[in-house]
Amino acid sequence: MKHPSVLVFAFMTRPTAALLKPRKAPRQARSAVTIDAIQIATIQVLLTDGAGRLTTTRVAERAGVSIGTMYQYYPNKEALLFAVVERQLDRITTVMLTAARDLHGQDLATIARGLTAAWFNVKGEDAVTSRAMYAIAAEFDLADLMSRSMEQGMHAIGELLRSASDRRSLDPTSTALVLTAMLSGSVRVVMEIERAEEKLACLRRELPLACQAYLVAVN
Amino acid sequence: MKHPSVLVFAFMTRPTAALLKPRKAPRQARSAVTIDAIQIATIQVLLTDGAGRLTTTRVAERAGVSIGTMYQYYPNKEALLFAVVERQLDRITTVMLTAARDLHGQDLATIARGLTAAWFNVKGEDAVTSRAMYAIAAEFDLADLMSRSMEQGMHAIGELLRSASDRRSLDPTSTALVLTAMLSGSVRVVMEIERAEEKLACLRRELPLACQAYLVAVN
DNA sequence: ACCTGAACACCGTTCAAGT
DNA sequence: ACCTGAACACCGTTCAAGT
Repeated sequence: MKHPSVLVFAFMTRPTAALLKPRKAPRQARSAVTIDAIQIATIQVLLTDGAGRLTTTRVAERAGVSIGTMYQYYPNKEALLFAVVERQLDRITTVMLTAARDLHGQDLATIARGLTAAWFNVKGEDAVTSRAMYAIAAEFDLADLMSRSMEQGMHAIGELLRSASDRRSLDPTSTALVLTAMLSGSVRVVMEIERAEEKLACLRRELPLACQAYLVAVN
Repeated sequence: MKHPSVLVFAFMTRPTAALLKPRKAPRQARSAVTIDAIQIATIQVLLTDGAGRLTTTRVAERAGVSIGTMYQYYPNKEALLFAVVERQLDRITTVMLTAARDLHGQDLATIARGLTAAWFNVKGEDAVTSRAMYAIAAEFDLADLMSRSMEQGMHAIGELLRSASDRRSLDPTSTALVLTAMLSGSVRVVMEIERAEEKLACLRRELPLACQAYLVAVN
């Protein structure tokens, strides 16, 4: 079902983390249905009412379960949102890892263009959800989660850079950090300001060049 | 007769500036003191207890005023945080505008180095506060505020780029957007992940080169 | 095993009453 | 003019009682 061991692993780093673990695993079919309904309801409330109005009561109501039932599966509100953000981050990470695999062995210019395109695709696909995720991640302490996801991406990009056909003296590790920060950071801040659409379009056009110029300069 | 739900609704929709403005201007010396105490207390609670534990009660207590007094000056919690974030952003904007003035007429490489240095200085100066600001800005809808601040910075950087001694075909507006997003975004995401210190150091070393390479490539 | 919802502690906000 | 704090509505969370 949808509540995997990934979660357990995720929490080993922090002391407070144990509190975020789902309280119980479903043992009967109906409880699995309940969990799914809660997850779906959370996303629905998030998108229709906004992060500010996302309350446990509202989610339970939308999911058609009592508030008590919800607390049987998620020990608190944070755990619920954690699960939602985690799923979103997993999706993003998968896309980026696939892009990295596809770009393996290409030259630096191609890699710069490919990574930028992949990032804009995965972020632009559902910009509303992305914004909501940022809000949740900041309101609760989900920095670890994003941290891990980013670290994973950075590592893959590091390996990718190491494989570049025209690589010379470029340091894969530090370059991967800068590239990751540039991509994710710039898109994030632009998504949060006004008239994001047109500015994102500008960024989408310019960022490949910026990444490419940096890679060539540092090579 | 009270209508709290109406108020809550208003505060959840896009914040009209009026709702966030301080409720009254101080007319006597003691109320100016009160306002200052509240501001200071907010930052203290933010830094010692964290954004999640920042409650109006706690701030009032720390400021040594009653909760009622606080609501006489700030119509709600959001307005209070708005004021704090606004002050912080003003500080940052001032520093960046000064840097832009000092770099006027220099070449692109010098501009890239100068802007990066200024940004790291102003953000690194109080990294803890910076992180807290990010959290507040996301939890409440302070996007407008950050939007305006960023727009101001972008405009100044645009003018700066236009003044560059070695400028050729570079488009000041779009380049300023990308530069601003790259700088603010990359520092922001790195500040939020783990082992930020060493990664910030890496970014501080590499980012001037990245900006410079981009400016030269687009010129 | 799974679900329920009244009950509790706490938070944002108000307002009648004070100086 | 400025301040106070009990009171209110609402939210996160629990737990005794149900199926």
